[in-house]
Amino acid sequence: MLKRANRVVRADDFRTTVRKGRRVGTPHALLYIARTDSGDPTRIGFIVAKTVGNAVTRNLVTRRLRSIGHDVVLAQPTGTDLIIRALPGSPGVTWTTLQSEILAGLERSAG
RNA sequence: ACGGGUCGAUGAGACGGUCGCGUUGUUUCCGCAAGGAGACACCGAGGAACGUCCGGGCUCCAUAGAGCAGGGCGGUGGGUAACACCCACCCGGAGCAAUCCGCGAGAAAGUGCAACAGAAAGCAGACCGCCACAGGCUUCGGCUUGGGGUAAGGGUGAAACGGUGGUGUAAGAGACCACCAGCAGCCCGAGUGAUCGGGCUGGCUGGGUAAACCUCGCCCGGAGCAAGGUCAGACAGGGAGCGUUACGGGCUGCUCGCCCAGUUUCCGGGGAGACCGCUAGAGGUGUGCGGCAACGUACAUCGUAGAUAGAUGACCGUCGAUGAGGCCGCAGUUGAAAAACACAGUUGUCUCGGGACAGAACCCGGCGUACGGUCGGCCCGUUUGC
Repeated sequence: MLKRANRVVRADDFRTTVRKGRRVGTPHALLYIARTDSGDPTRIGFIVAKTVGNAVTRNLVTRRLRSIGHDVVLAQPTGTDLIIRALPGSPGVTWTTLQSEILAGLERSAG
């Protein structure tokens, strides 16, 4: 899970990251990555639209993404804003698939 | 035992591990402070949290009273803060019954509407019929034409202007009579009442639809927690006072006066933020009492989510509510037997799958809808035994 300091909570920050950040596609999620000051903590936000499913399904997807986000913060504690947008197929895949896909996507953007 | 009806209870499946989140409290550290970080403890989604369809609390605005418009409700009595909800009863319909169903006011105030069939569907009407009279024809059985009478019989329909039987008649008809159904008025009895039971009289009968307009009775002000309030700071402006004997500038050389600067004070201000509202409330549980019940009441007792890009979890392992299938037996059935196994049950064992509907956002009371299963109470019918 993520602490409040590691989350994107302002609508302005969401807009900036989605508009100006680098976009990386994975099979079940879309990543928006923006570099920030190296002193600032890494922050992560989530976009799970109604096309993904009903409230229960969306909550499950959000929790899984938060859990993945926790790994990301541990690996890269500062200097990044990341927005993850879940795609409609995301509730159907297993936890390990989702995790490896997103981490691979980050790997590609870093390299 | 089988079948049926009804009322409930329960429902993130259990345990362990790794990694985590939110509220509150205690405490440690950092910081001038605001605040931040850590540790520990407690607590942390539902019966529908859902849909947002009704009703209320609460908040702000409006408001003398009454009415119009608009909307809602509609058997009776009760419950409630209130309701479109709940309880009991009444009426009508379905069912052998338990029980269920009715969006239950008014159709002789008016307007409108009604497919198909049928002669005719709303001040009724007359297709096939039936009937006497007048004319014509006649094989003397009847046939036919005319203007009339009639609605018993036929056929259509959800529905054809009371039903059955008789008197009557040319044929018929509430034309008349008896009984029955229904209507209106009056009376008696039961009930708080809807209504029910009974009697007398009358005219003999004047269909449906109000979830069509409409009529009657009763109820309803509007917007919503993004309500509403507090705080600090940034960014326009406006009003009022002071502006002096001494301290700024201008009209003006001086005084008064006026204007500006200054200062005090009040009002104001898009949007973003923090905090309050924010969870103790028509509260839950138990017992007694009142009531057929819904419910009320007294006492005792309990402390029970509060997020805000939105906490209450993610993953792994073991188990298994329960389902499907395989194998070996058992009783059972068939058969003289050996033997066989379509259906149903069951012990053991193995394999596979592995939990429905669904996530609080100010709070309650309802309604409606979704749902894998499990458990229970009561009642009715049929059959068998005592």
